[in-house]
Amino acid sequence: MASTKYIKPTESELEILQVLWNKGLASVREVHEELSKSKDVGYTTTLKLMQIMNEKGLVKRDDSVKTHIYQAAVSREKTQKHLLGKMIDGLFGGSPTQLVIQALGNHKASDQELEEIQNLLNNLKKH
Amino acid sequence: MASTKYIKPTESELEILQVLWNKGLASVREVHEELSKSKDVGYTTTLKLMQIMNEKGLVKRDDSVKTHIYQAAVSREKTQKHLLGKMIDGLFGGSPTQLVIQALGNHKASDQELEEIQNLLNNLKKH
DNA sequence: TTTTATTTACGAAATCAATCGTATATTCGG
DNA sequence: CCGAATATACGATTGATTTCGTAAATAAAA
Repeated sequence: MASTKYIKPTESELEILQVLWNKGLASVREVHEELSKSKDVGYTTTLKLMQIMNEKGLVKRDDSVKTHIYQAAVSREKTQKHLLGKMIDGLFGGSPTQLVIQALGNHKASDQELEEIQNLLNNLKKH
Repeated sequence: MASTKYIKPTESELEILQVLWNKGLASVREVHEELSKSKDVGYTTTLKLMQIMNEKGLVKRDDSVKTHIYQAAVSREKTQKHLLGKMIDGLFGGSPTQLVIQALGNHKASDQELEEIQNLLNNLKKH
């Protein structure tokens, strides 16, 4: 078992992963322009972060071309699962139900989405 | 509007808030003993953290008595709501439904809890 | 081919988080 | 009252995160 230890992305790293998950492939500049929309940060800062993420194994890059092309090396789902679990344990006393109730109570969802969740619940109950 | 700026608790601070939310009122020692169950940390470390939290306004304390008595100054619900919102925006593309699906899919819930969520859903659909 | 612009590499400063040692104060049992 | 135990204050260190300046490499434009 080559135990691939989970690396928890920092908050800034998460922002970069977001962009990469959405774009699939992207250069530092593309990521940086995306980040610039919501945040005031220098280009070399983004570059440095992405280099560090590369060392950590959070992203992969193709440096056979002039402008390096990056992509996420960790999946959105795995990352969601991990951080969600952490939040459930740390903030909701280990109860995913409490978290779900909070999420549904405080954040609007469409009827269609509610249907979707109900279907999921029905499947879970049948198991 | 007295704009009470939201202060994001650090991970360690969150652990302390957990204890205070459960106990209501507690001395540094009580909090520390609780933390010690799951973590190896020195007494003065806990003390220092709680002092910092006091400065930040995350906790209040009664120092009219010999052993200071602390309590949370931020509510569990508000904190949950805030951090959950952050996670929904940052990790789930703004979709609470996606988060709920992940939470229910990856973390076990009892049939009774599933019922509870279904009731909530029914209420939401009626709005 | 020069010049200009873009990109990467690297180092180091500036924060922030977490830890603990030591000193000082306070209480309490004897 | 005196000493042991307990509590608080405070400073300093360590480590991680974020930031950016500057230099070197590379490509594009003139």
